Amino acid sequence: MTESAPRPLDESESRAWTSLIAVAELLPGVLDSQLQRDAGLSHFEYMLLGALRDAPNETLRMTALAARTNATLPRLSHVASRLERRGLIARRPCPEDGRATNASLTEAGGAALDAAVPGHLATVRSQVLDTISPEQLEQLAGAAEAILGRIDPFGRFGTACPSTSALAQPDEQAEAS
Amino acid sequence: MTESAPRPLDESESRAWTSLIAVAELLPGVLDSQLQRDAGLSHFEYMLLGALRDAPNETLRMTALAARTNATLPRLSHVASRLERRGLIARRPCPEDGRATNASLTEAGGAALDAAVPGHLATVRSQVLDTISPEQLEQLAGAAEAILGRIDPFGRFGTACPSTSALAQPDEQAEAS
DNA sequence: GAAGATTGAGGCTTCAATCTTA
DNA sequence: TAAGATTGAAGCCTCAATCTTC
Repeated sequence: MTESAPRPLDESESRAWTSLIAVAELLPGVLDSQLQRDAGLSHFEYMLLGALRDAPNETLRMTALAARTNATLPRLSHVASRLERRGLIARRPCPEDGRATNASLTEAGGAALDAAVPGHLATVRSQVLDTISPEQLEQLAGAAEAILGRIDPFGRFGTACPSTSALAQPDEQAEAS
Repeated sequence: MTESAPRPLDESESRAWTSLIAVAELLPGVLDSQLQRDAGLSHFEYMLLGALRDAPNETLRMTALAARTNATLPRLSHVASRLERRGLIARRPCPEDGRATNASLTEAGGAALDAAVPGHLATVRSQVLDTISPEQLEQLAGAAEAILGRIDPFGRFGTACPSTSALAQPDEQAEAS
């Protein structure tokens, strides 16, 4: 009846699994708290705005945006409604396909993203990247990519990952003051 | 006004961050889906039951249970209400401290956990552990523990992590068939 | 007054159903 | 009929307020 019982985790596996699942459970909360407090954005909203910024003409079809932010279409649609109500994005029917909708970053949306980037970047550094050595950074990337190959076989998530791209060019507004 | 802008991520950092955040976003959904489908439990409920199983007398104060499952007290209280309604746990006032509440695993709760473990273990193996080499496993543990040291300074989460402990001794019901 | 815990309201995500266009 | 997207209901989490006991 029960499928042949998989063998239990050995000590090494147990350590790795425990710490990985802890990070996975804790990290989203850390990011959400900081962004919400300092910029009034959830981490998902932040990634969404970042994905639009990275897109040609700062515009993306809803389906493409959902793939890049790893969201279901209903989830994206709801969040997009809120962001549109706040004036941070705009939605227009796609000229080429009557079924599709294009979402684009507004000026206010771009400004909100610019304002959020430095604080988020500081958090990512202090809470994650700066806690491990350069070697560990490489090792972490390797392991995470391997796991992703399994749980995200189509590699949708990594595609021009918005938060990363946004983080990679936050200098623009830094010299304004 | 803006704090001095942190420097952007270099390529190595960007890779690590992108993949890590992707895993953190995707993994909980993978675990929840499998457990919900095969055992009617969320991953959080699974961890909660596992924490009780590992506790002396399969009983824990709500505060202690919250710490071990990394939950806020309100969250735990809501989930506990549902689990109690389903007969999987029981709550009784603590004899030693009138303010406290003890939660304990019921027989049905233990059975539900037993039934859930093999499938969960198989998922953990196939989706995560088996996708990386033994070396990467060690490296992943090291990096994740370092990050945890920062985002979970009190180490609450790791304390007798339920899912791990449960996974470490699932043989009991395996030989019954 | 502080600690342990519960409750209720509000917000977000999920799921199924729906609508429109290709 | 399928693809793209939206909507509404239901469930879960968060936050603030509350209640009881120390």
